[in-house]
Amino acid sequence: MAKPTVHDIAREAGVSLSTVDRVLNGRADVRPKNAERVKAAVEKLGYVRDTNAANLAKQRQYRFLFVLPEGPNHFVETIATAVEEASGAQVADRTDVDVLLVDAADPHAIVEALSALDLSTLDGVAMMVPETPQVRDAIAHIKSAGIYVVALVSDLPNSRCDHFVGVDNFSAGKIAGALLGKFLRNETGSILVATNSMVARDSIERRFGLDEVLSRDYPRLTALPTIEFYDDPERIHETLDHALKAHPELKAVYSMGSGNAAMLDALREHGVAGKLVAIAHDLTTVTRQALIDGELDAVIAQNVGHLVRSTLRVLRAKCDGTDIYEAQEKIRIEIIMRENLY
Amino acid sequence: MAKPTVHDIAREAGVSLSTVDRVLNGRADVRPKNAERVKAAVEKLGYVRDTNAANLAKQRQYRFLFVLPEGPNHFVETIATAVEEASGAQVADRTDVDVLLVDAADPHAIVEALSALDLSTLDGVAMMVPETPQVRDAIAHIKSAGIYVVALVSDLPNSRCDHFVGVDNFSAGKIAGALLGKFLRNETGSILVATNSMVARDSIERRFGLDEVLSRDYPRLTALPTIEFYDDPERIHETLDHALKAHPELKAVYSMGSGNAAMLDALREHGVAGKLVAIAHDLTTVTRQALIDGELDAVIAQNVGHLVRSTLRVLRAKCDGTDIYEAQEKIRIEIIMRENLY
DNA sequence: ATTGACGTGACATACGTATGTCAATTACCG
DNA sequence: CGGTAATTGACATACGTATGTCACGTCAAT
Repeated sequence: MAKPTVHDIAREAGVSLSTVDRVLNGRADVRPKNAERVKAAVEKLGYVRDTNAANLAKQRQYRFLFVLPEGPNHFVETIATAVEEASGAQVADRTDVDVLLVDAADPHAIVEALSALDLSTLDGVAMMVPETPQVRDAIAHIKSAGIYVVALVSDLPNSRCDHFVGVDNFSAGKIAGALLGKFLRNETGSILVATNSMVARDSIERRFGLDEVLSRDYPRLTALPTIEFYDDPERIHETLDHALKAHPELKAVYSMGSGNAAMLDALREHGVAGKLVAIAHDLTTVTRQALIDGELDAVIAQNVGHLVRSTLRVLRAKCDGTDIYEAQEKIRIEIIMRENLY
Repeated sequence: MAKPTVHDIAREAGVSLSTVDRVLNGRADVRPKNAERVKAAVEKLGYVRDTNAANLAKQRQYRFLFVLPEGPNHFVETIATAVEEASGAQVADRTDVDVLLVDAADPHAIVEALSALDLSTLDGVAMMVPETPQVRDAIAHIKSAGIYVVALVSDLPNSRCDHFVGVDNFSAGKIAGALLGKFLRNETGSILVATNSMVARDSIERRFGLDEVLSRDYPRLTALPTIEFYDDPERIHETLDHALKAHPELKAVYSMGSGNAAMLDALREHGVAGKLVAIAHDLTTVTRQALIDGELDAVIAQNVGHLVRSTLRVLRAKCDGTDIYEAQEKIRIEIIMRENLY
């Protein structure tokens, strides 16, 4: 009992190959009765389309686009690099991958860039942008052109994307809390929490996760109110200065989002790098070096290579109408220390 | 400039399709001069064989076998389950996957099981067995039949396998040391180290990694000599009893290999579960529950789903003679805590 | 000069699917 | 019932590769 082909289906259903094809590919002009018979035969024989053969016949090329925020962001750079790498690999077989950088801070600019796209040349888009009403509408427009859209890194819960590829940031924040709790075993004190901006959903969710774990499991630790420093290294510097004076019991620093470099600079200037427990997000050249130098105790990360390959697989599955292999596509929250740097 | 096909190669080289085929598939009866011209054309046009089309034409079925140790081992069970899962997924396209359980403690039994295999029905084997001279010979025999062999989980460095799929256990041990060092910040004391048996390379390598990190970075922590308890829960029980009495400064327990359940039982019986810092290897039903219950602080793991899929991709790449995408196939050492359980 | 071995090319068929053409059949309407 | 439109089937071609057959040429050895 070899794998059934369309021929077997045709025979089983008592119709011609053409009719099977019409049903399978959703073409018009098939009587409901015959459509049913074909579907029944598919069911009965357990037919699954051989995607490779189909793609060969169709000379299929998948065309995907990554929309990433532009600007000096180490994390985004690692993603762009990973896209580059992946496009030469097996996962990118028969697919063209492009990257579009947009000014993520300006919803208008995003929409403009998106509407400049030639939708007829696209099959799928992966978006890493903050969700605004304008962006939501732009996504709806793209989707109405039959293009699949996945949210990358930050979910876009109100945009009816086809999938979200990224980690659960609430859990990521919980992990930060757990690490701090265990690194500061039996200790009492407070934790400085910083991020570039709480506008990004990521930071908000991480903060929630942090607070939940600390208050439930480690009440002896107090997380100070989140500092936002809006791309201004000076601000983080002042804040740290202030925090060190006002909170002599300060034991740790948690950098929740972008701006790790500024945070580390400030720690160094105050001579507390390596003394305070320090945890940051995202593995970049900066955090990697800080781990090696012992200035960071741990980095909470997501494997960007996996992120990108997963995105490609998910988009392709959407295009093919096949199932997504959840176990494979789940992006894990990784804890990186000096000893498991990769 | 679309992707070149064999036809383009034939035209470029000024030979017939047949000759191109003979060269590409290593068949005989081609004059060296023409072989060279074909190779030059391949080079010049950047031809890469369309594996999917080739597999379609060949009606290729890859036949792979996982050789795993039998017996009540939670970790092996998770692997077997992962194999089961993966064989229905995209990675297992066109491939038949089987699992063979062998008595890993008995080199003779392994060899016997391996020699009972019908090698003509196999394309690749993934082996998770301890390396002995007998096993090494058996592997050589399998390889001489043109079958690809990869080492799984434990490397087989003297067996000239085609690849090793698994983590670097030396690094895994280092991670354990780093976690212990950070969990026991500013504390002095000793650490109980246990494993089922140091015969397995894994445990030896992990112990080395542990010692290196502790002696270099955390000299205030002392790892006690490794306890081996050879499938005897009683032994670990006694040892713990003895250790608690002889070492009042005992701060932590590190379970290096299989036998986590026995270790946890002993901790519970002595009322120190959740009190001593505890780290174990491998995410199984047992360690998962212990994490949830707070009896284990962290588990050092490798993602078995990834392990199995990676094995399948590697074996396939070997069969196809294509490159291995190292970045994807590198198995990462994961640190699992209650908050990032998956 | 004949034989044979080797090297080569032309051609055909196949894999499983997609897609087109065109004639034949069927269903439905008035 | 005829007429028309909707359905259907037979057939062909294609995708890129593998593989087989067979005839033809070349060259060295006999």
